[in-house]
Amino acid sequence: VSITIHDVAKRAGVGIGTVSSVLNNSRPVSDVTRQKVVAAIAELGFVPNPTGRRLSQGKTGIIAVIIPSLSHLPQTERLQGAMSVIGKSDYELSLYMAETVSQRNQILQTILHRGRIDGLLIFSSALTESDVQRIRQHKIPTVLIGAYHPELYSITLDNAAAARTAVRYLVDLGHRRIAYISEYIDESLGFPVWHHRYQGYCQALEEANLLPQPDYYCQGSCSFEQSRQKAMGLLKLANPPTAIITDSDKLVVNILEAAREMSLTIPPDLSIISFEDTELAQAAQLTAVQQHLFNSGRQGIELLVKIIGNPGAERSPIRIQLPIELVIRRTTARPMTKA
Amino acid sequence: VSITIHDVAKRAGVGIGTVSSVLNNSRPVSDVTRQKVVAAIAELGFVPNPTGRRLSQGKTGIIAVIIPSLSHLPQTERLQGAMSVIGKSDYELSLYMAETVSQRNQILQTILHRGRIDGLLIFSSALTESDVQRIRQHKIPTVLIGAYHPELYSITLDNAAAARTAVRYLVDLGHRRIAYISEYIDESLGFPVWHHRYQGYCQALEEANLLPQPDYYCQGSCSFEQSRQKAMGLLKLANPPTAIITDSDKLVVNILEAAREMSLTIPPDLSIISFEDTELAQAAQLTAVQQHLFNSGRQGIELLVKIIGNPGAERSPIRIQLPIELVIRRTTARPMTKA
DNA sequence: CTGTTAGCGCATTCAA
DNA sequence: TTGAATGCGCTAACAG
Repeated sequence: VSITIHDVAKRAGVGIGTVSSVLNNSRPVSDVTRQKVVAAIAELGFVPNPTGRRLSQGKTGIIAVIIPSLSHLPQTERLQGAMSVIGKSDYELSLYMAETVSQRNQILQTILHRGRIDGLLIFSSALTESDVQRIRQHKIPTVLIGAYHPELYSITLDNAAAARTAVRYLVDLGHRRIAYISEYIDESLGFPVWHHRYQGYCQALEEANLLPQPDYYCQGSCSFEQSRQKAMGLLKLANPPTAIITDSDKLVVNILEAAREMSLTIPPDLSIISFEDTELAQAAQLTAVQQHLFNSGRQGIELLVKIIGNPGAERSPIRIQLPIELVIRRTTARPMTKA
Repeated sequence: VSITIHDVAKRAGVGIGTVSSVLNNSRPVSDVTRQKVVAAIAELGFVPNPTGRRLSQGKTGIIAVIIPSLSHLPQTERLQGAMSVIGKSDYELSLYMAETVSQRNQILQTILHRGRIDGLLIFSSALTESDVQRIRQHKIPTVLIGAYHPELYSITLDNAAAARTAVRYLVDLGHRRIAYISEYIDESLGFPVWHHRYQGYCQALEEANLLPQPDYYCQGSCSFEQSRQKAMGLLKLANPPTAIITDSDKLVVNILEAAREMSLTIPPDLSIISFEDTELAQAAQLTAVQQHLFNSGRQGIELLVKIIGNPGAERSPIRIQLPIELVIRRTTARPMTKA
């Protein structure tokens, strides 16, 4: 039913090899013949069949993306970035979700074993050594986003720098008592981003000659109740913080809640900065750290496609560190002067 | 590099046709030869190359999913359901996002024209007639989820029934003043689910001999401020509702907020039911309408695969209506007796 | 029951 | 610069 290069060749009065050459610029073609071929393609509305192409080239044209969660906004934003490039390329994007380490292992094993993919993009997941070995054995071009391994290409975010920037901004505003509520730390799957942020937080405090106070750091799940209580605990300290930095925008919403219950106005009674600049952060006008998530997804695919087209590239993986910036909105201000 | 049926055939001492037969059960094979083939496959760790298979069958092995948004939890839940089946099948899932009608048009056009897909799954999107015509022209097996068109297969949710159930439950509890805050209605892309819900709401009220009061119905965006104000307006009426039904869990959270500001306890001062039973609803213990979203995605793929395998099926599309049920949690109770 | 052969649509090599 | 022939891995039709 569908029309093939043979039809085009016949129509243009040339051989199929020539049509293919025109299609791929794989060898010189005289202008006259090229015109004829182009015309024939247009007249027939010919579209090359990717399956044939793939078979002949021994490729699948499929890029697999492994994502830890679909209900986490930052991840889906990143995914949208990836999709935006894939749509224009010759690749299809095949999606896999791995919520746990064992799921990830299984997916990785299946995917690699079946050999149906040309490339692999992994989001925010700290791979085990055996995972990495498997990937390298199969020689599948791979890019990590939001995670790092010396033997693989990666696109990372400088979380420590982000934390430093946030703290410095608060210090410059005059804050001295700065707390950090981090998300519950499940290192099993994730890359230790929280650890890096905590380091940056401590470092910036020290630079400002402030001591990181154990009381001012806590971690908890982002459930409504849990995080609200953490915040309440912080705000009820004898010497409560005047500013709080926090991992996720959900956390912020719950902190806002806790503050309201205590009749604090935000700001100036309390300043808040989130590490997630999502839709929610924009809607609630939160000062937040912009991580260029969409962009990281886009660049991930671009890099991957480049690697796929450049065999042997696996041997010298590159790490791209993406910039991070603070978006100042309405949840930060100078602290209240002591009453 | 990779191993093929020829290798298996040689190893088992049979012809490739026999290997293929064993692989696909496409024709009878004696037990002895089957054993030999199976053994050879295992020893060699052979996995059939899907590209070869597809080329030979003239299929692509790809199912495209068009989703209106990736930041909307109900949609991603549905997507997860779809992915759960796809992983076990021979198909790959290719994802496309269409946030507007024009985007959807473009995607549809591109996708159909390229002819790289075997099937199409469309989430919560009211297609235009020209969209439907295009789909039927290309004869691409298609399933709609959360939307309906007489000429296409569809899996729908009975939103009117859901609304009736919710209202009846409230009426049985003793509520007489029941309001409905709906999401901002953008009919351009979506299926008129809100309309159906509104109808169900009115119908159930009438069955209970209650008049739908215009004051008790409003719609607004789910932005924090907007929806909070809508709720406040409702609660400040001379004769405020004792129960509110609402479209999304985000809306509920904002209503809770408004209620708290007015020092209302939920319940019993106010009862609330949401039409979205998401993670958030579970965390906040909301009484909600369970829509089996995951399940709808799963069934969508299953149905689509069935249609693909059954040529000519497009001519008599079937509509599957999924059940909906009320999950009773902690935001509903008998209304306060008049003070 | 089973081996052999002929394509599927394309890229590519080999001749011309 | 170009046409024709070969093969990618597989399924299906054909011939035993």
